[in-house]
Amino acid sequence: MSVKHSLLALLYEKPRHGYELKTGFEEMVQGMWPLNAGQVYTTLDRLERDRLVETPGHDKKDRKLYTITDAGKEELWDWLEQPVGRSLFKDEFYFKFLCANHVSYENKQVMIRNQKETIIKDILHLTHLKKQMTSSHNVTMKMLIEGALLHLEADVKWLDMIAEMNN
Amino acid sequence: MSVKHSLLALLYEKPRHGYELKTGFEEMVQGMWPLNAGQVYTTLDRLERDRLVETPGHDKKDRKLYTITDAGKEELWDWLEQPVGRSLFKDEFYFKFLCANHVSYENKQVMIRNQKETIIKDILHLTHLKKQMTSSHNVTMKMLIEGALLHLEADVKWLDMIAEMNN
DNA sequence: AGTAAATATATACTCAGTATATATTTACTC
DNA sequence: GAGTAAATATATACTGAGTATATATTTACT
Repeated sequence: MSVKHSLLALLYEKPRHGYELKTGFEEMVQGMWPLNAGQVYTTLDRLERDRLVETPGHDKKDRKLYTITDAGKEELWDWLEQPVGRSLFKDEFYFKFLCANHVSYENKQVMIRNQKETIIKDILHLTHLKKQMTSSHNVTMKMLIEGALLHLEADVKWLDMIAEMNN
Repeated sequence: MSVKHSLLALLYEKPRHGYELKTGFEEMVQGMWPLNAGQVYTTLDRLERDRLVETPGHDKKDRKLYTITDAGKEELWDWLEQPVGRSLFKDEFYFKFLCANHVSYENKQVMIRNQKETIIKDILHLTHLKKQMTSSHNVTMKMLIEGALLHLEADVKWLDMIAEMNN
């Protein structure tokens, strides 16, 4: 997605070293998105080249500390305030469905059925997660789950619609 | 998204040359996703290297013709049948929202408002498009628009929800 | 005849992300 | 205390997707 900007967000809180950014990232996404350690360092290299972060020195344990620059803060604000576009083709299933038309109509029902199955699984999984969460848990994460469930329900509704039209 | 697989889908219909793939792609997405011409040729190079397409020869106008191989067809089927995962973080706004927590709570209301504005614009645009479409138009595209509208409505519902919670 | 737009292809380059190598420290167990 | 598995920590070569740009030809228009 934008690992680059999430690293800026983490550095906005406080200076950190590479590995701390990896663990901070994974904590933020509650372990649901394991981050390749290499990506942290390659991304930091590019951020440093573009003067969005700096490395003023090392900590007591000799780990290289990164800090966000003013330009980095500005980049972060801009990204946060920029609304996310919702092109029709950002949704990979829609795109697959379009492509399927150019191949044959045979497998469309299979596609739709497979997709619906995974959506149902996702709904069950998120519903379970939601129930497990107590008031002490991350409030934002709860909101995201709520939003994802709304999307998944819209998916089911639509898949039922098009399954009928393809009969 | 997956330009690679869409090229395979277009070649499944019939052999085509590079530029014809570009125009075929843009026709498929009704001009809503302009494809960089260079990407067609770099993608074709990789497809040829991986033996998913072949170049048996040229047409009368000396344009290099590409055809899909059996391995290419299999790759295409696999892709089409593989359901699309819906990770929480595939949605960039959710991800931004998470990052915003690590920065400050000040700008969240602005984020939500900006996002809602663009969603509303998208809804108006797609509703307009839908009305314009006659029975002669691409049926699949109409379905996609219907699905996108369901998603956008879920977005609005959720944004209203979280805007209230952040008060 | 002149020229703007469309057709057609190629390639060097950037950026995001992966795989892999490696060294050190901590925690555990026999 | 020796041995070792897991966690901590960083670096780098590489791949794949996509962009920018160069260039040549043909078609359409004035």
